[in-house]
Amino acid sequence: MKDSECAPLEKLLNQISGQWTMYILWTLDTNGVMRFGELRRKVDGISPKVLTQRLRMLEENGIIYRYYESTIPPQVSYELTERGKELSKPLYDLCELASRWYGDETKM
Amino acid sequence: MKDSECAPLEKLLNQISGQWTMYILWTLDTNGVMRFGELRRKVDGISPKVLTQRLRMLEENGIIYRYYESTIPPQVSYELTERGKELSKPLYDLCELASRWYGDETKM
DNA sequence: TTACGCAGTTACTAAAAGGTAACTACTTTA
DNA sequence: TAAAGTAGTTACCTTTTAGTAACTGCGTAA
Repeated sequence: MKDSECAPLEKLLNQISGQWTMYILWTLDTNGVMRFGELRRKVDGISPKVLTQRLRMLEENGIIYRYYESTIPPQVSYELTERGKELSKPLYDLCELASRWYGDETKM
Repeated sequence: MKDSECAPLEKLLNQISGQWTMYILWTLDTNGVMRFGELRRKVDGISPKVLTQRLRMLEENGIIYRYYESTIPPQVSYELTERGKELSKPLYDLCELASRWYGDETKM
């Protein structure tokens, strides 16, 4: 009877549909490898706590890599995994469409 | 200095990234016009309260239409607007990719 | 006559999520 | 010697959110 359900989609959406999450992914997608502080500045308004939570969750789900270098001060970088990069196209489409709907005067 | 921010994308994501929201949109996209009860059964596990909240919000944002017919019992139908239908492609892409990642044994 | 279905709404409660601020360790600056 | 900066982490508290259950009014089915 269930003719149009999609459990995988539900699972994926649970992983990426939290507040900030897709915007973080889009930021990583357009900027490539980024350090924590850099991301924090780009994703304007996010608190370090929430940013850490999102990054940890995305790492656990295999969507981003985390590179830790124990220099002083420590450098931690984040990057989309191959899977993460597959989100690039739908994110780009959403961004394009959002720019058409709401204008892109603040973009780029 | 802000070289890769996208306010329109942030705005759009705020509208569609709540729990259930994109799954509701995907369900409407694949089923066409749907009544409240039908949607409720497809979006398994959602409570009527939350479904109402999401539908109202999506209507306010111009993403879905709400048709009310005061028959007895009343018939209320929902459908994607032209804007809503623009979300179809990214949603389809996400669904396809989710099926590849997590398997589609429970789908269709 | 009683129950059920539609399409919600409302009140109440429980859980999760978010922000703020303080804290880590270490180096550089004053 | 002490303060400040980097890159986060943690504790605490408040706010938001979600779920449950009961209720609406009207008609049909049992």
